[in-house]
Amino acid sequence: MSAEPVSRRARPAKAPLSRDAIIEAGLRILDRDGLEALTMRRVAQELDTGAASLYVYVKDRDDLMAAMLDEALGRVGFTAEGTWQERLRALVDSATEEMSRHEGLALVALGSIPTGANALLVLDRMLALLKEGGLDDTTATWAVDLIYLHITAGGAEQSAYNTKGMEQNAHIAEVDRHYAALPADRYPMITSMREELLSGGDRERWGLQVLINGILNTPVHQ
Amino acid sequence: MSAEPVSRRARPAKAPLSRDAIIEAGLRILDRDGLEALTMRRVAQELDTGAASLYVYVKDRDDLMAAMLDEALGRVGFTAEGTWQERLRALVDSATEEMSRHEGLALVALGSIPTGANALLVLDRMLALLKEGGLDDTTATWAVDLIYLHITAGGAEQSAYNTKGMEQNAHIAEVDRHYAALPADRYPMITSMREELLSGGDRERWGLQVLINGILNTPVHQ
DNA sequence: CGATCGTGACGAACAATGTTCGCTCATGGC
DNA sequence: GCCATGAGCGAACATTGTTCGTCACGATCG
Repeated sequence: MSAEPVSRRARPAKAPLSRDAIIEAGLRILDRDGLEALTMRRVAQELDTGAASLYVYVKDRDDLMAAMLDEALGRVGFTAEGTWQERLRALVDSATEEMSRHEGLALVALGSIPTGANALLVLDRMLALLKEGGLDDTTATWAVDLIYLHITAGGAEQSAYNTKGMEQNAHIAEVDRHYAALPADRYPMITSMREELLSGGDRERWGLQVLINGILNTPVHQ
Repeated sequence: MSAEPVSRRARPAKAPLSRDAIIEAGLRILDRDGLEALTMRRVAQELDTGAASLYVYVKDRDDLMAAMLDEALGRVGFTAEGTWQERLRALVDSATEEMSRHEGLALVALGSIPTGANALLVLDRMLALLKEGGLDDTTATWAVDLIYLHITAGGAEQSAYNTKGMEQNAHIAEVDRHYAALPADRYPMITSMREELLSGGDRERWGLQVLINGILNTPVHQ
């Protein structure tokens, strides 16, 4: 439809297709129009080509999303200042931020052992920081597992909030009404603590500190 | 195709459609054939009806999956024995188990504030246990947030491992080869700790203990 | 006992998706 | 100047979620 067959020759020398170009285009669409707009046809359109052409450089949609995730993780920043705990917090915050910035990418990371070059770089850096903190090898690896899981989960949660239909205030108000209508005999704690439940506060920062303190205080008895 | 128009009257009095029947059928399919088999047509087929009929009782596929999740959470068991920490561990283990038993359901929970009747029951029980442990209201609510996030993430991870194509041993061996081939100068920690990284051990149990110890040792400075 | 009527059920259709199959044609080496 | 190579691409296919108009069943009313 609306073909208007412009000869490829006539086009202003467009950048040739490449895996990187596809990944970049995918991220652009994901950021601009959200996860449900990330279709193969839409990515191809962004590159002024057809969907079939993408499959030369990308195995399938999952492969593309995994590559996009690793590309995003390549933008995680490393700091050289502060104690190891401060640097770890900065690293985790940056990774969480990067994952939540692009809707849906965090879900790709959940439940697949990381193998991407940039994901592994993040893991390596985290391991180094934990070793600097004096942890033994076993504890350090288990801790990295746990923290990485926390990053992906936090990213997924954040990402969902960022893009959930209506602006989040309206949604929270709705949940609040729902909680308020609960029978107090069946949900005694929730009804009595409702106000605290939906209140603000820097839970993200507290949660990471919980992990760090817990890791330092929980021996691995294998 | 293969219509064989059996009059509905001739059929042995089939159970009438209902929201619960649809949810049960969905869980049966999810358990038997996995997430990608959970299509509206397939659920309808399980109930010997057409896909369109489901929409009387279910808003859309997301609504169905949310209902399935809550139904699954209804099977979480509560123990009355042991210290509050032991009971909390049992509760979390049961919830994680229930989420990971049904592929993909944990992802539904990620990034949506829980509102299902059974999900709230789990939260209420967790709050009670944490209060029993002596936590103040703010810490308890933040802790429940964190633990619930941990449950969903752990469930999603477990669920992915349970159903990831090939049997997981082959997959782990493949990842191991991948790690072994990494350049040691770029990934010094990973290459030197490769053995620990993919080794076993009860990381799940340790992770939860980390959360508990961390929660008990991390003050909320609001 | 028979006509009526509402409502749950359903077949068919629609728009959109991921993916594959061959054909086309520009390009680079002889 | 020609030809083979391979990237690019249109069209097609199988499926998906969802909606629409129709239909038959069973209860209700006369």
